[in-house]
Amino acid sequence: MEKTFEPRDIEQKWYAHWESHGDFSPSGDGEPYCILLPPPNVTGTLHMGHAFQQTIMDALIRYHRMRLAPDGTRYRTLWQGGTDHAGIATQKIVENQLAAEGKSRHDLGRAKFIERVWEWKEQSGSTITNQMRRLGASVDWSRERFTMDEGLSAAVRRVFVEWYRAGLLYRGRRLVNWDPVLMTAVSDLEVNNEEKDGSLWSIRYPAADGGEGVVVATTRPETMLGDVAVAVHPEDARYSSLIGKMLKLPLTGREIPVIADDYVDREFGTGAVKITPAHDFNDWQIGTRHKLGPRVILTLDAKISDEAPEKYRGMDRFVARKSVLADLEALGLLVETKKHKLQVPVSQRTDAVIEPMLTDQWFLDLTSETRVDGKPGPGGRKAITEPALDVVRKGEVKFVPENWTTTYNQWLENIQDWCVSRQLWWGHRIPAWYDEAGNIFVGEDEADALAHATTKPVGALRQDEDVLDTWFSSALWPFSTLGWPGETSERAAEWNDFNVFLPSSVLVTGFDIIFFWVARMVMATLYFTKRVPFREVYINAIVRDAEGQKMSKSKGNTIDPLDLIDGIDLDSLVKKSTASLLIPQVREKVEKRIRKEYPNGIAPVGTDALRFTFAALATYGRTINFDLKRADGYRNFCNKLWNAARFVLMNCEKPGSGPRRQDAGANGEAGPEGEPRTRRVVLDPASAHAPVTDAEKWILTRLSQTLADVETHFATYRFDLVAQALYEFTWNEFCDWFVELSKPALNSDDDAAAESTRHTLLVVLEALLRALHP
RNA sequence: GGGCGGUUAGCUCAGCGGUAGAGCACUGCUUUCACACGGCAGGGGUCAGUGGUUCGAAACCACUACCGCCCACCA
Repeated sequence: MEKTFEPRDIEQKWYAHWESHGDFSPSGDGEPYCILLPPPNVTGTLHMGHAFQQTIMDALIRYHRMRLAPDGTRYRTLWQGGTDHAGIATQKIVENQLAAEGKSRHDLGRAKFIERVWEWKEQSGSTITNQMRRLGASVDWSRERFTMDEGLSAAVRRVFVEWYRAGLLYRGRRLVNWDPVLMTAVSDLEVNNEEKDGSLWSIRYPAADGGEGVVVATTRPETMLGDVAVAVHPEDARYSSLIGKMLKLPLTGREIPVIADDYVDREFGTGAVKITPAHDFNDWQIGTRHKLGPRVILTLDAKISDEAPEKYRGMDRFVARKSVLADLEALGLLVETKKHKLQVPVSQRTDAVIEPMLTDQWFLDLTSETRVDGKPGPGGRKAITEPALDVVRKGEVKFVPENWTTTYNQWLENIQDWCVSRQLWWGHRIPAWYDEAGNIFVGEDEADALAHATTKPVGALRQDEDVLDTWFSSALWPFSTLGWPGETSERAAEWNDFNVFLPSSVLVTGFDIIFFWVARMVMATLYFTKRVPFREVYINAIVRDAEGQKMSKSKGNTIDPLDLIDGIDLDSLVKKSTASLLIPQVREKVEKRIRKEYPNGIAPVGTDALRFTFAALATYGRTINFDLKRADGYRNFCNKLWNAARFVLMNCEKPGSGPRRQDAGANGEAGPEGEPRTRRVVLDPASAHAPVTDAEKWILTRLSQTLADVETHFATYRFDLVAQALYEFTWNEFCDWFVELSKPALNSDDDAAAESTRHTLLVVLEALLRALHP
């Protein structure tokens, strides 16, 4: 054995060996233990968050794979993996590639464009799975799935159709969050509210009869072109005489009424609010209450539409704002301009300001008591939302740490209907068809849709152009990956997985997707399988950099976990970190920081040390600040363990010196033919042999205590305590004391003591290796 | 406006009722037969503040001060 631990070759050799020998497929015959991998985006690369999360999952999986259940059987252990098609993100990457060629997706057409995305997916999809292999993730790759593969797409269609037929999916013309750059609807969750410095403008709307009228306050003056009323509080003495009177809407020549609605806050602004139902969520509701139809004055790309006065048509919304303000000023109607902080809705994907837009979309009903189509039957609240709350209330799904239950509950209790349609091309196309009269036909295919039709189609059918939200297929992941729907013969083998592995044991994921994913999986899985998707949800912390800053490419503070494993020199690191930074000043700053922070680049620590570091950092906290120095410490620990093994083998590898152990290094063999090397022996140090010396008795007692602690800490997901217990035992007790105490014993004339000590050294080492590197 | 966290050694964090712990950093000594990615010895904290409960509080309760995150329609 080498004097120092050189992980690289050893790790790669053994991973390949395990994978090729099917060691990652379920082989036990006892209770099932299953974890679903949160599917990474196909186009992505592994970041520290993935590496951290996957380390936890892999630790749990390997622990159960080798561990005996209380009844003496071995767990049937499955880590179900795969990747996500990531609709918007992937489409954007390919569109950017096209843009570099001076083309848009429309130049290619839908079919050609999708073909092109598939090509890109094939090319980039394996990147992340290979990175996972390098991290040692023991995913059962023979069961790898993709959210757009045939089986999962069939599941998506089935779910859509069943929900539709149950009256839970409906199509409607509603105000939705619209991304004018991507030209698609996005869900509430995909919108961030950012506080920005803006202005509050006060504008006079003169009375139609020539009176003073009222002054309204607004942060979006351009939308006045679509105003249909001005609202005041019903008990506001200042305006009570005006209620019901008409005002002259400046710049348009239209007349609009003053209405009373107690939504209005008398204290804010002037106490009078302009009402623009087509472009504001609140105004939409007020409009509905007062039966005032919307006036759409923006086009889908956020320019002023033909509904507005000719002068402004075709102007971008922000240009129009300036123009409107200038015109009001000229008319003497702009009363006041005040600085004002406001929440601006911004698209997570494009940073574009979101525009509430009136469009036809598909929604999943999550709020109604009864069916939205008026037929008898439960609505979404009863059929979908409440069961999801119920299983958590009853403890059938448990959050760890449990305070996340509150977050989950509060969101579900205040949930809105889910807009599931997206105006994109990459994704699951909506299985709905329209005839020339606008009738809707839904089915798994066109024939099925017609077979279930209640009206005769008028003219030709045309399939819906839109695709489903990426999270729609993600919501089905717990059962779609395991073979659901299982009636089809080609999925028979997977159907067996469904019966065995659903519900899975634990979901390991970040709190940032409790709403996007966790809650939706619970809802969908309960609805379609009557089972919970998983019994526990371990919410892992979010990985930040050493200063607690969020890691992001635009800050240049991301670390590639593989660079920690294999090391990277300074110049390459600088190049990599600044590659996507376009602003020269930012580039310079990032480069300077990196050269200061990593003057010698990053030294390789190996996969085991990185993973041990993650385990040691995995407390119940919600963020972890990743400090490279921590990894160095655990790299040293790996070396310590390596040398302990070296000491034991040097002293014990003599004929007749107790159980033989294979060299686990790069040159080692896998074990004798027919005798799998996997560690299936139950270790009971106390009964392994009769210890002779007091030192042996002591270390064996300490070993069994440590292993018991490890078991407890695994059961409560305290990976930091698992790591700490093993670290302290290995270093402070085994190495510092027992190995030292064994030296005189090994060299003494007392053969029985020497022999027994050798045995104990092997027993402890074997137990440690199994615990630390299952 | 609601909800959830955090404040412990220079740094990153455990501890959550019994007289302060880990890793890294620091100081001194040490290169002999597992390991200098090592060994031995050591320095360093009024556990954010105030009040309370208790024989005893970093830990439990209340309030305060900072810091952070999530949700929410104040134009």
